[in-house]
Amino acid sequence: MPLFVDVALPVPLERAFTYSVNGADAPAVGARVLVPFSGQRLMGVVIRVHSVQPTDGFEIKPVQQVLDDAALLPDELMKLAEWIAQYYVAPLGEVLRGMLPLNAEIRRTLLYRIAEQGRRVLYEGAAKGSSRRSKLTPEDQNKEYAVLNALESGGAVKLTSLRSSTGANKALLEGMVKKRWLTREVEADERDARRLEKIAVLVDDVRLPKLNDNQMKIMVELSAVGGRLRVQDLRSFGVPQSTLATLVKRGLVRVEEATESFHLGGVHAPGKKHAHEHALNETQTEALAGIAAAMSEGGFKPHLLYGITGSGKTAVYFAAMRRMLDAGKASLLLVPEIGLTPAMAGQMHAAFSDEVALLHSQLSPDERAEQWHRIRRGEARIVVGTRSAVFAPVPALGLIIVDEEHDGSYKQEETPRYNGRDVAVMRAKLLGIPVVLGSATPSLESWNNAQNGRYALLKMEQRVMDRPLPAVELVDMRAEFAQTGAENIFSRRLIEETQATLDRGEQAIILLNRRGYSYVVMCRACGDKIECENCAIAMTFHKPVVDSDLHAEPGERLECHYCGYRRTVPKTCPKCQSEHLYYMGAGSQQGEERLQEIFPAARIGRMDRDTVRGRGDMERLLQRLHSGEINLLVGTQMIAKGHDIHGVTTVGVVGCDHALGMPDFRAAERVFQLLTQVSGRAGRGDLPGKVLVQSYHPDHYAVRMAAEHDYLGFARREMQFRRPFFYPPFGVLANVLVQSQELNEALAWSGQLGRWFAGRTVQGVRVLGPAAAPVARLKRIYRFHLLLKAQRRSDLQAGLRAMLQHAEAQGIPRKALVVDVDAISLM
DNA sequence: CAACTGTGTTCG
DNA sequence: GAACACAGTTGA
Repeated sequence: MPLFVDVALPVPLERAFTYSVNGADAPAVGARVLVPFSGQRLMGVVIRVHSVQPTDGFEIKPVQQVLDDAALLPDELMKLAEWIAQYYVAPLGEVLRGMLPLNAEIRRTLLYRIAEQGRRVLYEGAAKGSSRRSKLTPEDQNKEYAVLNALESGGAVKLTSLRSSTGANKALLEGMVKKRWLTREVEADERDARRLEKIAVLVDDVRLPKLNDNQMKIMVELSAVGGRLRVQDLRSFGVPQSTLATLVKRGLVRVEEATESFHLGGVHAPGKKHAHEHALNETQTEALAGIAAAMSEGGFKPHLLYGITGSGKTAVYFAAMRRMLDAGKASLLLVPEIGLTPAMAGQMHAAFSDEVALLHSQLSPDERAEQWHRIRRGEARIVVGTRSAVFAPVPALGLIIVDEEHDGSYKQEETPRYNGRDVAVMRAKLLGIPVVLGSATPSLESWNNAQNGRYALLKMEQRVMDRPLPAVELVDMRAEFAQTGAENIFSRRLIEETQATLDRGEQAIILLNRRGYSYVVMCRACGDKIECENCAIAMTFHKPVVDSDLHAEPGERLECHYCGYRRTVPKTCPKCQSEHLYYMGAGSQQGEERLQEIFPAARIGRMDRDTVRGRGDMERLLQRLHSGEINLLVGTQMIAKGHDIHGVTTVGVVGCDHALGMPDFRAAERVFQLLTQVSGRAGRGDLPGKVLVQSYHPDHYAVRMAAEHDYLGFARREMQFRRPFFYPPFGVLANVLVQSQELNEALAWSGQLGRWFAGRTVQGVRVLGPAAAPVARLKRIYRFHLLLKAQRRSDLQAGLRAMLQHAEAQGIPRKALVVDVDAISLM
């Protein structure tokens, strides 16, 4: 019987494609396969195995290679993928690709072979000199001949070896393929992503012969650690590598290969107990009881855990996961992008040791694949990770927890544009297990679900050890300006309090939510701001950093924070040549400089994307804060996220209310969340905390209620604003971005879509726009958008599908449209 | 006239 | 999304 498989491929197409397989080794649904597709070789996932001969007369190609003998993705995750494709109006193949972090396991090799045409060029062209009208430089032409010479024998040669033997790069070779001088072949190989490490093992019961010093050293070290040591670690003893080989030859040591063991870094703050070591207080116990009841009852049950900052939510998560583990089940903990700090990892490891698997963005593809396989084999039953960890193939999953559920980093900003928090809830529903969403500042969507009973609400309104919430003082910057007549970044009150804090030997942190030195450079003569060449965005002025052991930034420059474009600082206005350029708006870099002037004795550290780049930067900075080496930390919002530093008693907030003016209905919610989160950094130790918020809008409800620690009041007020406009949670929303390199195309297409919506009633869908997107040009691409709102999700999805169909019929290219369901950022 | 560029179609 | 086929353009 002929057998066919339908394969979802990572291409922006709604359909799957049918391939034939040998009946004997047919792959399972959920297995990966390599298939030929339009002259390429692609990895796809089998979504159906059947014997229905496709009716249309197209050629059916065979599957090239089956990569998994069993389903790599269990039925549960296949269902989840289908749901995501449906809900977010995204192609299934792209969803599946995002679920499999296994690119490391497929090694693609490019091979080139000389073609008929190439031979002719080689023999005839060589006589004539170079090809006649080539636009290539003479060097590149020489390289082309070198390549032809290297391939003359007719065999296929790898890209890498051609590169080293002739100096040709990939672009040059691809150009030659286009000219039909060469043909290209792709070889895709499976390889084992598990990294192996060599371990030296002491052979037991051998009489020791005479050994020299080096040999002795190794033997002593080995027996001291119990007879097993990584070969890599032996290197650090300054013994030549050959010594080990000698010992192996003499039969005293043998070298084994093992999959690399799992290492976790961690900051262990001295004298500080880990969350799991504390006894739970009353409110924590109550919250845990609520979750435990759902766990023993079984079945899908979503919870919103509303716990104020410092109320000890992490300890509750740990306790719940511990109970799951005792019941033989696994747990999944999702944390925001920045939340998975080494400190958190250290705590996880201290509490659950080898049961922990970590999945986060800073893992290399190999490490990611390794963790993924550990999880799938059931070796790690406590899985902690950022957004995409929601797809971790955890067997016997019993509980999902989403920490800081309001956090925007759960939303993926590329296709498929899913929200990890919402996927977590859906996964729990498919599995029939409890899910806990935790936050001190729940998103209004989750809060609304708790209010109308769809989520069980658990409240923790008491800080651990009965510590008080910090007192928050609003500093009215309008009054400050009226009284001082100067545009100072820091108010007199903030300077006073910071000085007092430092004098007492305590620590302070100051939030300045913009990086760089000045975020606008304006011309006083013509009023223009210097914009990025590629984006409709003001460029930020960065100063060079002279004395920093942590990082090195390039010299004085203007930088676009959206596309990364850099340019030198002009002496005169690029538009009108005036020399009067005016630097406005202080960023974290300027904040640091000013603070050093004001507090010359302070030991200042800065935490922003410029100082925290790679792995370990954050850890080092936090370590210096923990140890007291730094007593004043200035930084962007990354200082607000979850760090638990006991010495910090004062928090200053500078200029974070300009966000209230953003053209985004979530602006107030964001400001409230940021103020609450950063305030929560103060007073987590034995000393009470104090927060100073500088604001130009001290009367705005988001600012005022954050100062009063009044989440409930804020939620009520914000709901009042959203209800009449049918903004979430009172409606569902999708942002449709229309983009093109040509302004008139973007304009015409968005207009076309707008008129299409206006010309008919799309069942239950309201449309705002089209309008220029808040960032009207990004990376040289013009952007317009339409906002779709609906009462019912099914109406919204139907409306979007109909719109896409119309766009296709109108010849609007698919890649010009970005559909963002439940958009978080409307920029 | 070959080589290059842009556009639309199709992929199994 | 990328390859491919095809039409139209370019430059000696």
